[in-house]
Amino acid sequence: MKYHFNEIEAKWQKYWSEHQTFKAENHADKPKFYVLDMFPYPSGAGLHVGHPLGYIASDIYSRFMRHKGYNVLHPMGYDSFGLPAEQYAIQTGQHPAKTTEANITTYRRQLDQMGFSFDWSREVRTSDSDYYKHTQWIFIQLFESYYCKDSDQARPIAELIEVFTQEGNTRINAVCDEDTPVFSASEWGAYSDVEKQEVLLKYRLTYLSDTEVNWCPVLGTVLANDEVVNGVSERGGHPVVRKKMKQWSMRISAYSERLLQGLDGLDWTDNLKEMQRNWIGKSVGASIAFKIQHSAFSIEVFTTRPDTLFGVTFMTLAPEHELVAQISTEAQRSAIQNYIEATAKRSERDRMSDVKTISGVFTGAYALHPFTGEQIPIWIGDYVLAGYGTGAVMAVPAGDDRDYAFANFFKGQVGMSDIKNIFDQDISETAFTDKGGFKLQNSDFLNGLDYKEATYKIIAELEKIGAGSAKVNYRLRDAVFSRQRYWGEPFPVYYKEGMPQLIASEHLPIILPEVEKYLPTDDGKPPLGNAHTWAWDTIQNKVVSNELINHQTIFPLELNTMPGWAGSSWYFNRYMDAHNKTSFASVEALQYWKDVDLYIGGSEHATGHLLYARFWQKFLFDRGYVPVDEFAKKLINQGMILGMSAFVYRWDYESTNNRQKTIFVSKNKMESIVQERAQAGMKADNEKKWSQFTPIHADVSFVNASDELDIEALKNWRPEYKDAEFITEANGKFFVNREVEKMSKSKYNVVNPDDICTQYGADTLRMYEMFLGPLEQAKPWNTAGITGVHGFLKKLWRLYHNGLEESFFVSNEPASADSLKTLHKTIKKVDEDITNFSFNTSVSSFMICVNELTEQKCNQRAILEPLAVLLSPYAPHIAEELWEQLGHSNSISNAAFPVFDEKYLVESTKNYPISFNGKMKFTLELPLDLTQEEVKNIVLNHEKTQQILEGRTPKNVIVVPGKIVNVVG
RNA sequence: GCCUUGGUGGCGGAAUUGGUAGACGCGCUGGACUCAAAAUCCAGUGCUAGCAAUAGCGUGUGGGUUCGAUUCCCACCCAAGGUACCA
Repeated sequence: MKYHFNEIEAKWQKYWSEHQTFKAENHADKPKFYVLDMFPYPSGAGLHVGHPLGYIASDIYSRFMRHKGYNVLHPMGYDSFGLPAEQYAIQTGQHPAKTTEANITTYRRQLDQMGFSFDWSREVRTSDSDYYKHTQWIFIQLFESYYCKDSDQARPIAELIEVFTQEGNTRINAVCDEDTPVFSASEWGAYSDVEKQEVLLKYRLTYLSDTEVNWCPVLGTVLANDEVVNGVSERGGHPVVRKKMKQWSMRISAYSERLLQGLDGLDWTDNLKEMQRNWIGKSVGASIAFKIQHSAFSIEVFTTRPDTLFGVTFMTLAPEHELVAQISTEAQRSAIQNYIEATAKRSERDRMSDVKTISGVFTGAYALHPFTGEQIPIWIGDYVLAGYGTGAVMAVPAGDDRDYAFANFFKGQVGMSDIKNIFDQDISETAFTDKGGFKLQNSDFLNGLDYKEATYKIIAELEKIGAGSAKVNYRLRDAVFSRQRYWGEPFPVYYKEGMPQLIASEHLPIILPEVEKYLPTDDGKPPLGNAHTWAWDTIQNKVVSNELINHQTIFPLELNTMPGWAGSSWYFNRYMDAHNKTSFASVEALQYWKDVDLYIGGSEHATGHLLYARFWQKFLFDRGYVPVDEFAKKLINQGMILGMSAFVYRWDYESTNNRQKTIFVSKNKMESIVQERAQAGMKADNEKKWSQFTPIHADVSFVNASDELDIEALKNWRPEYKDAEFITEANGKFFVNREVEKMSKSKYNVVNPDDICTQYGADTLRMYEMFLGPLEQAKPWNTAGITGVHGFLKKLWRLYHNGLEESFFVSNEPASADSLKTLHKTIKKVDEDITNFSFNTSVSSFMICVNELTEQKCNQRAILEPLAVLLSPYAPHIAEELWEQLGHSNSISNAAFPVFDEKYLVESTKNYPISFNGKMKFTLELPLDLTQEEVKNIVLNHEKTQQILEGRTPKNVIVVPGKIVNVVG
């Protein structure tokens, strides 16, 4: 009986679907376990072999936990709002919803054929109004909240209004805009309605403000910093300019400290947590004001080393700093101006990559030291960034490498005084940057103090004279939440007298309107500006035609939409109760599932999605809508599967009769071609010989495992290659060059899982992807080894069928000790491996297990039945089929995982490696119950030992019981 | 520059708290079966020398600790990912 994987897989996929085998209930006697994958954006290209890597891992874990007796929630859905569908709509006019729907159909088919145990009854799509209704609802809650620093949580904005009415805002300790005015109760009362709304916006957790953004005129949209590369858009390479726009922002900065602290309790990888820490960028220090001599201005700096205040020898301002123009002296003005212009011309990337070059100009002005009154020259330099801190630093060369380098570079010039050593340490070569291991000197009242003592003291003294105070600075900025796009969630917002008004929750969802075209309007409004029915009727509470706008009862709606991360910042909660009509999930469901126990996804979301989602979860927690304030206990990042691009080298030249010819040259022939050309008297520029060949991506499907190209396939690929010549190797073969790159349609290196499923089956694909290497490691896709895994499954099948002779062949006789040992060894290993996410090594263990059992001619139920369960997380289809053949009528998916029993592995002897000076020379089988002394004697009296020692007496013999013997001497 | 991770055969990769380096798979070589191919099975396969027994070398490089180091420590080189000249 042959292993017909295609039939078996189709059969069980149908069974699982019909029996709803993986449907999770929101209550159970069993403990809960929630396994989540980062949901995909359904792109037009479909899934490639890289996508399933994480899904296979999470599926193995889910199935494993079901066998272990957990009530497992393992859902899947689609992050279905996004730019590609919109750009396709712009090009073709096809509605993004239609494109998205079609893509989802493909994704679903592909996911199904890989045998994932998803609970599809809980599927979510962020672009469904049933879903984004709740995204809009969360937005409303954010708008209706402020961040109270006293209780360190988000609270209803109504509380704030209450206090404003009673006593103004003088005693309010809340996160707000920097320009928030201070007012009394009577002033508040005197504010107009619009003024009140303006003040409240400065406190709301989502607020409207003028934000400097990266505006891309061609795309008609704002881009995130990481979507801008080198001053042009990442997509399409269109120019990007800085522009101020009214935008919705999320006050994520209010949560900086909690986002940072929360990381400690999470079982996420250290490097990912470190990335988030760096992104949040907390620095503790002090803010210090320096008066400028002969001027009313003062410069505020932020420093992490206030203890070094007496070591300040100059100050540096960012060239963009607003005071530069006002304080520069006449003599320095032109030099300053030149420097500012030169800096403006340098791109960000330039300034960043070129950290070694030191540059700066003296302004001619001086600041005054807050304690000594000494003159401190003020410089400008491009190493100081306008966007961080205050855009000004106090430079202490003794304690900072950059300041040290700067001071040395300009040593002796006007405005650069000598370095002052304030440490009892040598600074003749480099600055002393450690925050410890020193005592201060030359530092007035700080002399003799260490870092901690001095920091405490200086802040106290600064506060006394009103020149500074302790300050914590975060790098994390508020997140812009508006997008000038069509295919996103509409805001539940209309505008009255220019102020945003929120639509009450009971009228949600506000459905995305139809538009004729998906581009920005001619007057630069976002695509929703094209909608005709996009006004809010406050009487009827519904969306009505724009023509009815009267600014009395009917108002224009917001034209921006929400960004991609809106829908993905809370979807894990929706899965808990995906069909709830009244709220995003019921209290009971949220209480039951609480949080994600295991989250698997790519590390590229480290500082985007994973930070925003944590922020929303904390907010929802503060307002009592979710029971926990971190949504994912454990997170694993799967590595990227890379493609093996195939390059052919094209060589265009004009032949003697001036005809353009296209020639493709096999990989190893290029060198000799160049030489031939040289001999034939053609111009052969050795410097440039490789550049004469243009590398071209060939579709990887034209190339076999030995890098040999199917020439006919390439010729038929493009009309212009039809008549191309091919210079092959001596054996007539044509080889391509291989390079590892990211898998992408444009590189023609995408490998589709469909073909592999057809050729080898889903079980083979699942096991092979795991076998490729450690889950978290990036690795190139290479099908070369897939036959090994496929062969293993065939061998497994034969184990249950006595070769291919009989239909089924399992005996009820007791199993041999050897077989039991093999089985239990495997149980132990697989259990440990899954727990440690070391899936690649358990595939090896399965191979060893089946090899051994085959050797033992094992056919006992006592072995083969538990083995099927053991294997079922990895290769669920074949496991189900074998399980059925073993006589079970229920799915294997809830069978108990075999329990490891130590007794089968107990050994009475050990094959000891006998090493001499650490080098293993031979092995010796010895009983384990011998004493160390007995082992020593046996080894020393062994003939081989005598041989190796050649009569010498060993200095020492190390016996590690059960491990090794080492003879020294 | 800084942070993180990594560097082991022809290739993907194994190796518990320091204890037989190279598991498992691919590839390769030879053999069996077959008219032949596919499939399957058997044997071998780190490198160098040798018919062989065997010897020497060997986990990026150079040191160190240890009876013993892929594993621990120091210095350095290289690669990948992240990033912020962050005061």
